[in-house]
Amino acid sequence: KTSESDRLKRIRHTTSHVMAMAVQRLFPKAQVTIGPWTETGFYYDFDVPDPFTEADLKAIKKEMDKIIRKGLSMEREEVSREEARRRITDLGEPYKLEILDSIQEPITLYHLGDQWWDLCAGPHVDNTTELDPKAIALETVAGAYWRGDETKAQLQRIYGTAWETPEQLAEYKRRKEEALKRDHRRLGRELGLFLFADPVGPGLPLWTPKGTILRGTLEDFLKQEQIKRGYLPVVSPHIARVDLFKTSGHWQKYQEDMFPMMAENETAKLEEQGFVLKPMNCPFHIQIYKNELRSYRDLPMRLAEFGTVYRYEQSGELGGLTRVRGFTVDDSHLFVTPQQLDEEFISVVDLILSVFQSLNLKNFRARLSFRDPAADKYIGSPEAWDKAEAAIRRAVETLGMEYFEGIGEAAFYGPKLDFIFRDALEREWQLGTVQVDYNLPERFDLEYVAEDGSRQRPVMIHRAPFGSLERLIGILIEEYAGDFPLWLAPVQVRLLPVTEEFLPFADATAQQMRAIGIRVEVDKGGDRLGKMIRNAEKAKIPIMAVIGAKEVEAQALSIRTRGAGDLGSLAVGEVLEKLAKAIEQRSQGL
RNA sequence: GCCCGUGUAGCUCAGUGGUAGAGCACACCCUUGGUAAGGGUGAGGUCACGAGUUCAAAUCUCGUCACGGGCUCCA
Repeated sequence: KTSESDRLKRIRHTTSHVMAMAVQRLFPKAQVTIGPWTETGFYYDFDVPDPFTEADLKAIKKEMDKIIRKGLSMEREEVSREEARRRITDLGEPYKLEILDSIQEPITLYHLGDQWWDLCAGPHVDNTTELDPKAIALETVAGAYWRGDETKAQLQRIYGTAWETPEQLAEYKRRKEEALKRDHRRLGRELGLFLFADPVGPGLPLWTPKGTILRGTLEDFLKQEQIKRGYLPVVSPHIARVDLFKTSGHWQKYQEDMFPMMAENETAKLEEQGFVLKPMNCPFHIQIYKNELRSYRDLPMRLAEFGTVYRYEQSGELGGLTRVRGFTVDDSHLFVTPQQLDEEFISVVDLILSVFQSLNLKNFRARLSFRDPAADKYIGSPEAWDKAEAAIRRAVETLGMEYFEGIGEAAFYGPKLDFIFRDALEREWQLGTVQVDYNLPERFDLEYVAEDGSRQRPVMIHRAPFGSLERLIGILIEEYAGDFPLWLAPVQVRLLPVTEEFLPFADATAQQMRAIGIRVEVDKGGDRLGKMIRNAEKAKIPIMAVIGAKEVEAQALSIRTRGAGDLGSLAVGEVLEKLAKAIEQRSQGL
């Protein structure tokens, strides 16, 4: 840690106290709770009778500026637990009392001059003169639950940003605007990849031809990798009897994430003959496994499907492609013997990491998503869970991976190894996942015949390198800022005839390219060359080929790439060869 | 689901109680132009939807829906 980042933390932490003091001056009924620093600033949660509005924020900032200009000192005081309790009780701050009960000695208070204090571990700057009001901004107000618990009181959270200098604040705002330009929702519209339509419904994306080509290219890429690794393709329907999901446990543990049940017909009894949209693919693949008596010689059996699932996400949770209600999982279920588990798990992780590498995705973290022993949201015995969690831990240790643990992040049927990525706005999203499951084999009574003729229970590995195509594409768009590598670009080449006279040559060239699988368009707009180039640049098309009299004469193309600019004239045959090679090798460009 | 915001032409936005605007995109015409915007003309909107206040509502109030930022939850 540099001292500079330490200084920023102090500034942000002190600013949050100044804000809390300002809020309590303007809103005497406000009760304070917690107010930590963040990566770009700070927030503070208050319990207030009426939610804050944006107008309140302006008034609060004004009050903060006044406090800062007073030059109040920031004094640390260490007190006994009893003394802290007495003072907090005098103030009438029940949340602070709860915090006091949850912290260890030493108990410290920080005083802003002699006018305000808070229970706080620090550290802080020494005096508010070290804060620059022009380097501080209040950003937004949000509801937040006390202790992050939906069943507890909803507090009002104010987010702010604080820096050493106004220039740093300006730079932060500039970076934020830049990030907005990478936003996949904006680029998805600008590049014409996907859309949402009111009559279709929230969280249900529609894929345009360009977006569908992108999806298909990603699917084909992974299918090829899976064929190499012995995966077997399957297809399952989008709905099934609710009974299937009762056996799996979804109906008991996952029902609130499922769309309501539908009846088969008007006279059908819902509970007996109801159908549901699938929220996951596992029970279907399990039925395929169960279709025959399996031998140990059949295992590992790796059933794979790009399976579209539907989950009833709460309305406020939806957003762009990163959180939708209908999405396609690059799903596979591996049925393995207990002896094969470790090796198969490691080989799945290897596949996932190689997929990320091919997509040039580097900024991710691995999370061991284990159960929360106190929660009642899981199926299966503690022994089965312990075995599954141990298997995951063994695998990451064997691979020497860096990871962190997420307690309570497990699926309801088993623990996971998840791969977490960040979007343009630094929000974290889970993409790839591998899960070890002893529970569904038990619930569905899965078997295989072992070498000695006995019936044994297989272990299941659930896995999805992409996680979902929707979320992956959202992250990819932001990662690349819409500028896809050649092999992924929905349109790889656009031919630009200088005048309409050269359209026939352009069309003929386009046909040659299509014949070898290159995705090509001809600009028939009749614009001037400068305008056509501008349009192609805005559409983020990797390769442009100018066609005029010189090119037709020489049977050549003048190539311009987004990365390298004008490459000069190349024979058509040579261009075809280079393009095919660059696409095959998944290189960035020509 | 909860808190705060935002919904005006396909897109980006201006307008503010009194006859709906611009740029880009689109269509047509002129221009035949060589590496990031040639010129002209035109079409396009029950101002998200529904109530209410008012002589009069895109504008004010309430509700609904959608979107955005958070919280909770999650691939």
